[in-house]
Amino acid sequence: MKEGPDIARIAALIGDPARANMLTALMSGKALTVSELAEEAGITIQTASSHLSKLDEGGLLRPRKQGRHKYFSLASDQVAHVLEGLMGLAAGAGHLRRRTGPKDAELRQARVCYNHLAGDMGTQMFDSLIAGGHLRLDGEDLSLTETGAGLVTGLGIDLGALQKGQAALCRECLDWSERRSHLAGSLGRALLSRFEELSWARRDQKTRVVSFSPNGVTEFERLFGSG
Amino acid sequence: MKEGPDIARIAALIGDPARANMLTALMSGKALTVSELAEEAGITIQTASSHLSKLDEGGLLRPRKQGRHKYFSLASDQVAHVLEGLMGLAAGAGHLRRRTGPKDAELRQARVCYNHLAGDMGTQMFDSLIAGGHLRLDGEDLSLTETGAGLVTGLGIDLGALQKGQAALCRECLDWSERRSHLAGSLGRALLSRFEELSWARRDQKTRVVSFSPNGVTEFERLFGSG
DNA sequence: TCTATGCTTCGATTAGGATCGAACTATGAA
DNA sequence: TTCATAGTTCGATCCTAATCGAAGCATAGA
Repeated sequence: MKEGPDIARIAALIGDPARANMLTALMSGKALTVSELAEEAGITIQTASSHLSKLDEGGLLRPRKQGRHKYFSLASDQVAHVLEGLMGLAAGAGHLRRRTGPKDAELRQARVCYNHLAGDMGTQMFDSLIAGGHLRLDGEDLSLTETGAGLVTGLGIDLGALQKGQAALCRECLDWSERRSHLAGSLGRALLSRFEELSWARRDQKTRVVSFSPNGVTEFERLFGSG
Repeated sequence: MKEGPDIARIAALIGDPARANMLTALMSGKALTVSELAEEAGITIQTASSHLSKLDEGGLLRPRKQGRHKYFSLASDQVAHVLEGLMGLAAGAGHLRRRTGPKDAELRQARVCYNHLAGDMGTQMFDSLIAGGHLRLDGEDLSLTETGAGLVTGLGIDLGALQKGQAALCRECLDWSERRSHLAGSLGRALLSRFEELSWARRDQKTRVVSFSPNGVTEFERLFGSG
C-alpha cells in the first residue's frame, strides 16, 4: 500500500496555482528571475521566493545565480514532459504561450557575447551539442565528450592548445535575450573564431551582430541543425 | 496571464496524500471499490467518497456502478502515463517512500504500469525489441516493423484487432525505477495479457508486482534475452 | 563609502480543505 | 417486510500552508 515513490509531494508542489503559473511560464524554455516569476504568478516577491525554494528543493527547478539576479529554469526535459502531460489532462488541447516579439531581429538571431556566439544560433548550437551527446551537463559542470572532441577537432580546432590555458574549456553562459544557455569558455570562443576564419560568419564592427554567409548558414545547419 | 489549461487543478487533485495513494493503487489496472480504496489510503469511507468524487469530477477516474458497489479505475492510459511520470520525478528527487522492503525489489524487477509491463523486465523487453529491429523509434514516434509484426503474431496476438482500436499501438512510457523507456500502448497491454494467458506471468492481487513462472522466465529470456 | 536593486527570512494572519461522526439513501438478501 | 451492506451528504473541527508587511542580506554601480 505504501510502496513506490511519493508522488503526492511532487504533485502538491505543482498543485498550487501560483507555483503552477511559474512552471507554466518556464515551459518556454527560458530562464526567468524571481521578480519576473512573481509577476507571472500575480504574487509578491517574498511569496514567490518561498515557492521557488520549495520547487527547487523538490528537484523541479535548476537555479543559477548571475550577479544579483537568480535565474530559474526547469530542471530537466523530464519535468517539462510531466507538465505537458498534466496540461493534456487539464484541457486536452491547451498549449504553450506566445513568445516575446523580436525587437532587434539581427541581434536576437546571432550576436557576440563577450567572445562567443550568443542569440538564437548560440542556443541552438548549445542545444544541439547536448542532444547529440557531444557535450555533457552534470549539475553545474559542463564537459566535452569523446564524440564532441572529434567534432571539434574535425572543425580544425586544436583542442590540446585550448586545454593548456587556465580558462575553463566549457562553460555555460546565460544571455539576456534568449534567457537560455549557450556555450562559453575557451571552447566557445574558439568556435566563434573558427567560424570567422572559415568565413562562415563575420562580426559587425560597430554592433554586436554576427552575420552568417549563405555558405556559413548551410554549414552551421549541417552541424547543428535542429531538423 | 491566467490563460492556458489549469494544470494546478489537476496537480492539486493528485497532490493530496490520500488521493495519491488511491491513484497509485489504481495503477495496478484493476478496478477497486470505494471501501477498498479507503483502506488503501488509510482513511474512512466517508472521506474516501469525497476524494473519489473530486477525482472523478477532475476526469481522472472512470466510475462504474455494479449493484451496490461502485468500481473506480483510471480514466485512461494518459492518466496512467502522467502518474508514472510523476513517480519518475519523485524517484529522481530521492523522495522514495519509507522503508524499502522485499516488495520493493520485486516491484523493481517486474510490475504492472496500468496495464503493461514495467520495471527491469519491461525495459529489457523494450530495449531488446529496439535492438532486434522489431520496434523503430523515430523521434517521438514508435512503430512496429515487419519483423516485429511477425514476432508479435507468432506469440498468438491478433495484430489486426489491436489496430482497429482508437488507442495508439505503440507508445513509450518512462519507467520511474529504471529511468528508461518501456512499451505502452495497446500492444504493450496485449503482450502482458498474452504472458498471463500463457501462464508465463501472474499479477499479484494486492500489489502491482508481476511474478514470472520458471517457464515464463525461460521463454521471456529466449525472446528478449540480453545475451 | 553610499545608494539602489534583487532576493531572502521572519512573523502574524487567514482561508481552504481534509478529516470524521452521524444521519441518510440505495441496493441486495432473507 | 426487515435487516445488512455499500456508498453519500452534512456539519463541525482542526491543521496546514499561502500570503504579505517589514526587516535583513547581498551584489552592482558610482
